Amino acid sequence: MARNVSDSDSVRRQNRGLVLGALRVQGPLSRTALAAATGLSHASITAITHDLIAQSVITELTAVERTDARARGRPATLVGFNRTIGAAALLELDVNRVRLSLVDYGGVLIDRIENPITPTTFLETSPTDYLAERLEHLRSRNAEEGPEIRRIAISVQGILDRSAHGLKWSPIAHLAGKPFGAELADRLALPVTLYKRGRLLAEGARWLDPALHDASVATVFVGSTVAMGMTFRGQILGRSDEGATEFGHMNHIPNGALCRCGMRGCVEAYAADYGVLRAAYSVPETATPAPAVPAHEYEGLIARAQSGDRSATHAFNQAGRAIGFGLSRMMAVFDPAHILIVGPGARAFPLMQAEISAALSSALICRVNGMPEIVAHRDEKEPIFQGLMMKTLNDIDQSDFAGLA
Amino acid sequence: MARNVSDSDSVRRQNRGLVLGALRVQGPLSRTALAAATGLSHASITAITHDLIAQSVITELTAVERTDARARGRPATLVGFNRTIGAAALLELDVNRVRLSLVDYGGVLIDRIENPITPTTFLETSPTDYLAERLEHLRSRNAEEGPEIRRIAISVQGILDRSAHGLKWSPIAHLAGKPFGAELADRLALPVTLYKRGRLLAEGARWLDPALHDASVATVFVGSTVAMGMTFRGQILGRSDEGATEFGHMNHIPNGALCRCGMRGCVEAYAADYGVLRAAYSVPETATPAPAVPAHEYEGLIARAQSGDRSATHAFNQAGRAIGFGLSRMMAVFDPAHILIVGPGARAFPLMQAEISAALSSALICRVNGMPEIVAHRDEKEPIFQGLMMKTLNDIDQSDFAGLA
DNA sequence: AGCATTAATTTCACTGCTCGAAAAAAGAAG
DNA sequence: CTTCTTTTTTCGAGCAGTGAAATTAATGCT
Repeated sequence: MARNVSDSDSVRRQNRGLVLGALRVQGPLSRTALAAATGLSHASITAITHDLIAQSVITELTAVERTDARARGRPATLVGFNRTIGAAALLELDVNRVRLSLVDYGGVLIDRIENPITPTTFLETSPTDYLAERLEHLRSRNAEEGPEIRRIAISVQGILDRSAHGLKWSPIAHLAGKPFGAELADRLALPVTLYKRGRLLAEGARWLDPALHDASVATVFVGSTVAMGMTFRGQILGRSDEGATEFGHMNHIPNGALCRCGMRGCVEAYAADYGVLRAAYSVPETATPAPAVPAHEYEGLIARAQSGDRSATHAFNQAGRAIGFGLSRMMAVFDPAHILIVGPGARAFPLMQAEISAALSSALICRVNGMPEIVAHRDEKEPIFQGLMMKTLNDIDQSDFAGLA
Repeated sequence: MARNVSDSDSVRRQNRGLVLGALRVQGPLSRTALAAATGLSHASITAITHDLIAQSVITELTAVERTDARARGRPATLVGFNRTIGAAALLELDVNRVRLSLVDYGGVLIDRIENPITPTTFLETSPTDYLAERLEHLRSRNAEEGPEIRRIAISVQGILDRSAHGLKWSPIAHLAGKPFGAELADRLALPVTLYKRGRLLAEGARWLDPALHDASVATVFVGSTVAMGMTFRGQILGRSDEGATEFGHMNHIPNGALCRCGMRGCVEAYAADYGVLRAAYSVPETATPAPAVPAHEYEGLIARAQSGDRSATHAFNQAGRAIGFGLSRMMAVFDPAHILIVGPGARAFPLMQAEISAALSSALICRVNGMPEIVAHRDEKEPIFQGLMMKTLNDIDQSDFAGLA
């Protein structure tokens, strides 16, 4: 029945994982630093790095730069990931754009393509054809120098089907029901993995701030949708095994505003860009939501609210209330020490903060344990991209170091 | 920094844990059956059982009964926990009663005391004095034959303080703010652990039905309070490290009915016994909740509703609606495959089921992934007691097998 | 009674991993 | 050129798990 047996093989995996993880988090390290970071003995680090170098997963870096050249003893030789061993293609599907990035095994961006899409893009072209064509373009223009693509990872929005080959539902028009993950894998003969955006947010939040790496954090994305990912003491948690939540579609008001998902009263229907816009322009709550909102329109609305426009501020207050009650209800089930607001809506955080705090203070947990720390992060550090990249590189780590010696 | 290093010690612990866990779940087993249950080799099972028997954690059972005496080969000798090695005292504190149970290391109930308490009990006597006195009584009347008490575990309701020595808040009157856990530990010189009831529900749900042991389950207690515990693939999850939720105090309606916790609009304020009673008798929602409701009064109300009394059925509908929206909102963050309703309110489940289902169908997850299976369990199998016992015995397992050889 | 059959345990030789201590390596300082 | 100082590697254990073979303890047949 149970197969959680621990043996020398699992020991090796665990400790190699520790070494690779330390290198992912802290960058190239000396063997001594690795011993300190992982808690393993120097003898073990020597053996492990020897094996990993033999597998060409990592390499010794020629220490060109020696800033503190005046160190006293034997100089350290750093080891780091072997950037030439492979590359990964990272695809981010959003409501109004698609972005393909090529990164090497060391996490360095090699090339990138970005294309706008419209609600009819995937009606005119199948998602598989669309993505395969663009991937081929990206691959061919980096064919000579770049390392070979080993793996494709795709950030999506919506609810994955059981096998994670496609989506059961998605806010991106005409994407649901098409198993483009499996089709791309077939066509390109490469492993393809789909990740829910909320899950990547949780993953990426750790890279925004090293202090959050082992903390309990809820990362809320506010923009074209409302999504959330959670970590508990550094572990990613959430609905089923996908590790993401449907925070945006948590009910806020029974029978309330119409959401893009077709249900009524979801948090998103008040707090996503289309919800705020609808409220600001006094469009009835039951009106069909816009399939996509241009970025400049949303930003314009934020600017109007910042300059004091009454209907705009009211719309953001309402959004804050929806997010606040959503968080308050979440806190009853799971209470992170930190809440991060990211995405385009992070800029509107000051407009929503008062309502969020008011709603949170209706939670018993907050009254007894105090309010969680809420921080808005601008999008500059791109938590979704970071999360997608780190998760994918880590996955490669896993399958590489798990393999034979 | 990180100290997750895996070495031969952690291997030993893990695999002994597997063996002890299999014995806890399946009862006494032969060595061959242990090998099958754990996935370890026969050779390892021989070594591990040998050690554990040497530590007298387990013993070979003399197979008195041999039902299938016609087995062909060498007869199996079963090994099981050594019941004489120690005992545990299990205390359950509820709003209107206190129960103390003595169980041996094999999980057999030795003796039990039950006392009613009132909202003034812990005003007149300190909880520490009250519990110490009763514990002494229980201990002395089992002094000659029973094994020595090794550990005390207490089931409580409310929010634990950080050190888990007492409660920050509790629905049990005059219990919060008194570190009776630490005081009892001092006075009796025994380890004392406090567990939140919701956490024990999650633990105990696995023993209600073996099929749930490794499933994702939300167990909802409905009665004098509303509490919930969750497991994800057999792992206990929830707020912070206590592994329980504050489901009962999740906001249902902003600024709604007054809850015993002092906040307004909590699920509990509609669905706990006092909330239903208040609604049935048309007492204003803002009236101070009764500190405790006698069991017969709540049962009488269920009977009235079952026979069709309008105000009673209306009150239970409202309770169902509160639980349903609470579950619907929880499902956005965490979606278990099974929902169990336990406690006195489980009997009223048919009165609430329609409203619960209606509220759940407002969740996107339920529309896309289908409704979770909701089952009401009568209280006969006592999930809280089971959970408290199994958790405590498992804790003893941990500290015993982790020790020296 | 004696021998083959069957199934549960144990024994044995071996593997792979980590560890502590001591040795070796590589510069810097004097 | 010798003496530190710090980083790495080497070496000899120790330990837990494993597969295969041996042992043990009954049953079933002749």
